[in-house]
Amino acid sequence: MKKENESAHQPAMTKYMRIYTDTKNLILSGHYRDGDQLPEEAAVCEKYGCSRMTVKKAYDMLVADGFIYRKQGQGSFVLSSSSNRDGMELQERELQGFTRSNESTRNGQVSSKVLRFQLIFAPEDIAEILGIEKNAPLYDILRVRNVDDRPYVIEQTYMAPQTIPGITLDIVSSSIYNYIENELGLKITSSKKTMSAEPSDELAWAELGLTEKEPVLVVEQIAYLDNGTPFEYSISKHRYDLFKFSTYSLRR
Amino acid sequence: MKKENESAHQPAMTKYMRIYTDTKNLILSGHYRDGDQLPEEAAVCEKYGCSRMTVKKAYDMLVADGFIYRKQGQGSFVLSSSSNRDGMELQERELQGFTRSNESTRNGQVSSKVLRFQLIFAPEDIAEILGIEKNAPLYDILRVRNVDDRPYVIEQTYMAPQTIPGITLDIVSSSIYNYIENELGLKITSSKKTMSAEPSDELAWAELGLTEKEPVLVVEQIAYLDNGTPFEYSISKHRYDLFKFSTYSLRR
DNA sequence: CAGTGGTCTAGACCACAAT
DNA sequence: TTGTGGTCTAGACCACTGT
Repeated sequence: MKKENESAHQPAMTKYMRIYTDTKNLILSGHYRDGDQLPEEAAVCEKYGCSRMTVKKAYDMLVADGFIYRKQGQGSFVLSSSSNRDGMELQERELQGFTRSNESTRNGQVSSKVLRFQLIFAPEDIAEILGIEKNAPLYDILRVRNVDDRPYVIEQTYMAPQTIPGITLDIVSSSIYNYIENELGLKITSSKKTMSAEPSDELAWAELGLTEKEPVLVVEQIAYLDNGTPFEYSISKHRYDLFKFSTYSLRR
Repeated sequence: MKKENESAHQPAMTKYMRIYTDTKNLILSGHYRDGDQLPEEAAVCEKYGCSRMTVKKAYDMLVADGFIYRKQGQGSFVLSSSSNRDGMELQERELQGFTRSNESTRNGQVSSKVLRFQLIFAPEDIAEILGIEKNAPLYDILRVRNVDDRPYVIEQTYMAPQTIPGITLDIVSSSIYNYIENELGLKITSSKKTMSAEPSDELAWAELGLTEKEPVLVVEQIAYLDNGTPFEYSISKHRYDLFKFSTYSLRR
């Protein structure tokens, strides 16, 4: 028996999370527009019945996410093109930070075609990345991912059975992440990604329908569980015309 | 007369910044290694003579930067491949978040070749991005950037004179960012970037020495001042073999 | 149980901007 | 001087982990 909060499936939101999501929604819905000043900290304290530190935490998260900026002595303001995010999302498929790498961003039905699923002896470089012994068993998975039956990425994935046990062809054909989170109950918390461009190779010509002159966008990823274990090393080659990657970054 | 801190040019570091940089340096120097547990909050409070909230802020910044992870009931630990960052930096040129987009990452001498520098009437789409009127004056700058006289990126930059006045050919030939920050005294604080791959075009063949089969990595950027003003819209086409972009992202 | 982080308070004092 | 955010305290209580 678990103790549940009133609201159906919400995981017992903290105060700062409530302030964060409320404010974010007000920005996204256009209630606050580009350049608008947000309520000052004191007013938000009042409204939510909390201390300044709590409001500050919520607002600081909005700063980190690129929704607002703050200036000492002046106030907190909506950052340009936060309300009309569409401007940056004209493209078909976009991946922001981590948020929904393994979901369909829009409507599309995602499916997979498994080109290879086998166990191999871990080569040294991958073993080091995943923190396992050289020559330890390693899943070697090669898939083509489709959205609405249109191929858009070739994904080479390596995972260690000692970290993620029990992977089957069924799982590989649908969603590994779903299996990890829902069946194994593990938490995926972060990832390091490196993006680059490359000429397409024969596999991309065959599977993605590209020509010699058309490139792929390569995303190399190391993904981590909440206990710090790197559980996945993957190299994805995306159709150049169907994929963009967006980030927001702050200077410190 | 300004009040200065003891240490030469340091801008009066806060306590959490001191803890953050100290700890980060201990990780980078290998004093703390992958998986090592960091001192618990109470111990750090003791050492620095500060409260828990201050330590927490410093540690939370390390989490956001991908150096450590923390687990309730267990402790704070160095995230894999934080100490040996070289693993991810084998490539020639890398751009992390914002940190040093306009510096030489390694040794290289950076120079510019200006292909075009003129004023134009702002087209509607760019005007909207930069928050200016349609047909307002706009700098139109096209440059090739070299590292050690080797071209690696073609950069198309748009800025509004009403935001960044007084740009000259001299400035464009060296560093616009340097002019903005040091001459105009403005602060550049954040940027939104979108990365994609594209086949190279004639300009890239001529200026970057690429062939038809070789792509470019395209980075579209909107950069902001500390008052929230978007001051730059740029499209950079990088040699695919000399440029990678790395990010770390957390799930929330 | 003890060890550890996570959230939160109710202030204090400082820094910066606008008036 | 007033309005605003930035830093910091010295606690409190809670949640989770492992013994």
